Amino acid sequence: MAARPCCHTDDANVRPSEVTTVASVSLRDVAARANVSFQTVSKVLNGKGAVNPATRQRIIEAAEEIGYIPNALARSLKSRSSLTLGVITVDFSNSTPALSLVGIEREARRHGLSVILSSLEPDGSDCVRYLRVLMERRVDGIIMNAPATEEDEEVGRLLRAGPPCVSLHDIAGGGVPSVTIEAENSAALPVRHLLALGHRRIATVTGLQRRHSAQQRTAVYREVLAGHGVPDDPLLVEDGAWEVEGGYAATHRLLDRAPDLTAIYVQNDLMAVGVLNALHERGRRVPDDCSVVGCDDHPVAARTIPPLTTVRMPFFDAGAAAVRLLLDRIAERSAAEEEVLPVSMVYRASTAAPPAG
Amino acid sequence: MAARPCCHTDDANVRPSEVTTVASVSLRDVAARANVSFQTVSKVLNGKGAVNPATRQRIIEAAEEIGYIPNALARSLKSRSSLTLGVITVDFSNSTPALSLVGIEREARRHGLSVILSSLEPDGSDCVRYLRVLMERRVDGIIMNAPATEEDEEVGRLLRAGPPCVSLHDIAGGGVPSVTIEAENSAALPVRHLLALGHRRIATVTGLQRRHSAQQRTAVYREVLAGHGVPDDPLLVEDGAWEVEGGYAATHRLLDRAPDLTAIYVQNDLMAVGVLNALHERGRRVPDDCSVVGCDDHPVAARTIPPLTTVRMPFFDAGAAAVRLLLDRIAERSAAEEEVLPVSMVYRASTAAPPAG
DNA sequence: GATCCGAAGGCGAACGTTCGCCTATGGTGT
DNA sequence: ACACCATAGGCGAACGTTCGCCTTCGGATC
Repeated sequence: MAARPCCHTDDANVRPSEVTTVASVSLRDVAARANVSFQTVSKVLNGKGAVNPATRQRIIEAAEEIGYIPNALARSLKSRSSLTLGVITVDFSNSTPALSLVGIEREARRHGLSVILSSLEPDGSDCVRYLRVLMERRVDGIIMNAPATEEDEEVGRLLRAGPPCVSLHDIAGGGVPSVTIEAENSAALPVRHLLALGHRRIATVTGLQRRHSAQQRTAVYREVLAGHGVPDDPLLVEDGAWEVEGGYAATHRLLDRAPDLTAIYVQNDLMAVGVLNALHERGRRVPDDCSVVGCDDHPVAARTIPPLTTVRMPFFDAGAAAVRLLLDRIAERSAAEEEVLPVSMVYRASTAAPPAG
Repeated sequence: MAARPCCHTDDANVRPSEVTTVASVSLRDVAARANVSFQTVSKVLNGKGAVNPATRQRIIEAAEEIGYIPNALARSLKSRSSLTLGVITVDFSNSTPALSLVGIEREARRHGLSVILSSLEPDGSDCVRYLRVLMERRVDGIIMNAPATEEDEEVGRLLRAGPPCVSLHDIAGGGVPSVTIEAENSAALPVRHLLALGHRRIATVTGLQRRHSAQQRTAVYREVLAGHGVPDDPLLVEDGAWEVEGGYAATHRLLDRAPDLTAIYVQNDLMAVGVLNALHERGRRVPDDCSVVGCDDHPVAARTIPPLTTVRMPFFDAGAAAVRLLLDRIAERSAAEEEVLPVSMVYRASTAAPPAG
């Protein structure tokens, strides 16, 4: 072992003049240059152990000169911690999940962690595969934001058995800590607002109805109406699938079936853009003839025509909070099981009392 | 070395009953269980070398039973390839960079690569630090989508010296292959469209003027107008900083200064939402009194009031193409230096001939 | 002048792989 | 009966770290 043929310095000599190429320079190369053992270089570069200031200086210079860059792979292998978080997220080309993702990334970064990103197909079918990849990469924790997998038992099992995880949505079988945004109020506040304005024929354009979050909002919508003595009317509920075009089409269907509606609670702002457009096409003025409330407070909502009354959802904060909770869980075995972030109404110009007639 | 105290099997015995815990099970553990050397397990699990079918079966079962998950860290360390791409991107809470990011992630995934995500502060000041992290993690390549760093010489230097890189924007000092979206046409097409409709007083709401892409679009806007004999008028150019509110404010300023304008070329759709709102507030009907053209073809553009004529930009494709180019570059030293993706007009209801008066 | 001590730094082992090479073994061809 | 060969599987080394322990040495203490 003593007389290692030292291919390292050989390699170094072979390298073309001054290309500063991709250079796989290791501790050993630095050590050779500074005439110390590579372990001493490690000590210096990590600030551990006592080293003579002169030697230290020499080592630091040597490292600099040959462009040493520590190998995080090797470090992680030894230290059994990759300083990496895995994130599995729904397609984030829409701003809602993108905001959470930005929140996650920022907070992770702030704690010195890198993020490995996996975005799923719409049906979430590839989740198990990506989870596996994350586990192979020995991520220190996982953040889930993939409502499409909320029914998948296999995913639930893996998450309970695998590395620490925090989820932004429901996990089949439970047992995974979560950070969520007040579900109840995200439907109750807007519906109550409409009721308070005097509306009784209130429709809703829902998100994908097979998602818990959409079902829940619709259920709350019904409860609140019932609580105010407004009878349930299935004609007033249409699926907009979270998309602009879905909101547009749903509104046309609603107006065909229930022309007497005076308000629409739209389960996200993106759909609300389609809703406003459809109402405009049908000659219904907003808010004079029909009020509209959205949900999310998408940047666009402030400047739709008219500007949209909506529910502010702290997506960014949810992402950041999830990372904090995850880190707590990694550190101590105790730590909160659940965190719920509050929502708030943003009143703009798309709501008013129903028409007098 | 022969009589390794085999802490592995010890560990295994010590483990609580059947928790299937985070389990750092290694090749050695599988080997012990199947009564072979760990290298043979490696052979089987990688499908290399000749192994007796019976043994093979035994090994596979053993691996299954104790829940073996290969350690990608160790594998990468040995194989000198991490199967990872680093992505440095501008804040992607807006859908434009998010789309590219999705494209990158999808394509990387398709080739079996993971993506490490780094999103920058708006000023891009942390780019060098993140680049360093990516290099420490020994990513196989880097994709840049961070226009904020386009002037940063240090970033340029690192990218030329570091692992293979493909950029979606300009890099200071050049020398980095890029995938871009036709810059010229993204301004020329909409302006020519407006000219063809008969407009002469055409304003533009620009993106952040310190960005090349915005400067370039504004330059093209000027050239095309000049080419049609329309004199340059600085009163008709306002900065909207890529944001909804910026577009809104810029439009008010434009209308104050140049009330005779009859069309606005808005350098992205998000700002166009603000522009439409401001025009509406000022009582200018679109397109009767004023035409508006956007850029990007954001999903919302199809249902603004009125639906927005815009330029379709293939952001998703650009991300995917960048990954493909990067992989080509990693594989062979040759490969394209530059790829430019075409744009196309999407005609909707926000443009018409200028008012007769 | 023997003892002790702290500072400096070397050494071996380990993290979990992959890979090339070596060695048994049993079967085939002459 | 001999060489030959393919098959099966073991072994050592290496990837680049970190960590604990050991040795060496010079100086202060009694």
